[in-house]
Amino acid sequence: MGKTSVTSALLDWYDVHAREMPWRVMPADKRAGVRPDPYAVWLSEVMLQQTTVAAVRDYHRKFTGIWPTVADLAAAEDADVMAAWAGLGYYARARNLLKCARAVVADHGGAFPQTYEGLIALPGIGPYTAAAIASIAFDVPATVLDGNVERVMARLYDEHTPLPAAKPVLMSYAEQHTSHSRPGDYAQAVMDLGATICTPKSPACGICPVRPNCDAQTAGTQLELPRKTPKKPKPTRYGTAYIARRADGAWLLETRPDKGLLGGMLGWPTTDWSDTPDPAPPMDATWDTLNEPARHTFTHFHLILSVQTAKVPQNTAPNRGAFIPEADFTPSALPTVMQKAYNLAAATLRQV
DNA sequence: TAGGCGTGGTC
DNA sequence: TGACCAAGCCT
Repeated sequence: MGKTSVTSALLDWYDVHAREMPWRVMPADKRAGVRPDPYAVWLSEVMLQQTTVAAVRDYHRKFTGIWPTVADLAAAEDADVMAAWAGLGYYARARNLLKCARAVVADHGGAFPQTYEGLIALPGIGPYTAAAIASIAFDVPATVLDGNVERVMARLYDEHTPLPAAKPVLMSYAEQHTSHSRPGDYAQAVMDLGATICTPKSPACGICPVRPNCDAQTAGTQLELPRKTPKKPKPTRYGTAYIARRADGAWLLETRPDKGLLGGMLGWPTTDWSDTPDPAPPMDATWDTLNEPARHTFTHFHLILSVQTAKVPQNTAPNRGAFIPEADFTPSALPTVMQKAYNLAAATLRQV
């Protein structure tokens, strides 16, 4: 099976079926000379790490609206960027996004490096993202290997070695198909194929442009591929969130440490989230425990979060966090688990 | 290097 | 409805 046939079949398919995305330059426009905005491409690729296109669209629109250039973003306040990212998850991406923007301005004159090596040296840009930006923004023939491409290659070659051990061989397959004439379109084509045709559960082999090249389709093994090493079960952890409201309506919030879970994000003071929580309220007050805890699942554990509320007098001095005036508090600036706790507590704290 | 790190959609 | 999954990176 010639590699040229897979590459050209994917490019021909992409010419017709490319999905519209705010940061994407469609193939016809590229032929007319339109170039992608490297800033918009970088922003999209960071947001798309482990995140669906549907979830990213609105955030990408919001970010490019508030911060139209990398220089604008580099000059932003940390807290404003974290608040804008709230709800998208994997908050280390937002911290690295700012570090990266500031490095591009400080070290590269405000222009993104145009090579894989230059890009991967930047914060938050790893092997996949460097290849994606190099190919999509600059038409460098770098090979993207994400979850989509892994699945497509595992099926094209009927590769049964489980991930992540199979990564190197899947990369070698992917490299053989990388286009040198249209690198950016090819990278997006193979990922679009994985997202829309060569899907994990119910691949649409009947309309797949590379079906004639697919060894798994011939063997009937496509639903088993790619194989993955089994994941560990998630433990359940417990904790308590303290939601206090002052007489003037202000809310007691704290910015979490940069490292660790929800790092750098605004939230309610909480206990640590362990098997045996050690309650330590952020101040003396009459705390009421809500009947229903907030439930939330993170990547590696389930959390059952007891919620305690208190109304406190104006002169109360907290030993953690700070009171945020009612006018400055927007629940959307909180990570989702904190929004859940807020929604449970809102009814009892609505009246000051 | 294997584990930490979010969230919402899907079945 | 709970488990799995989605355009990974960092340490």
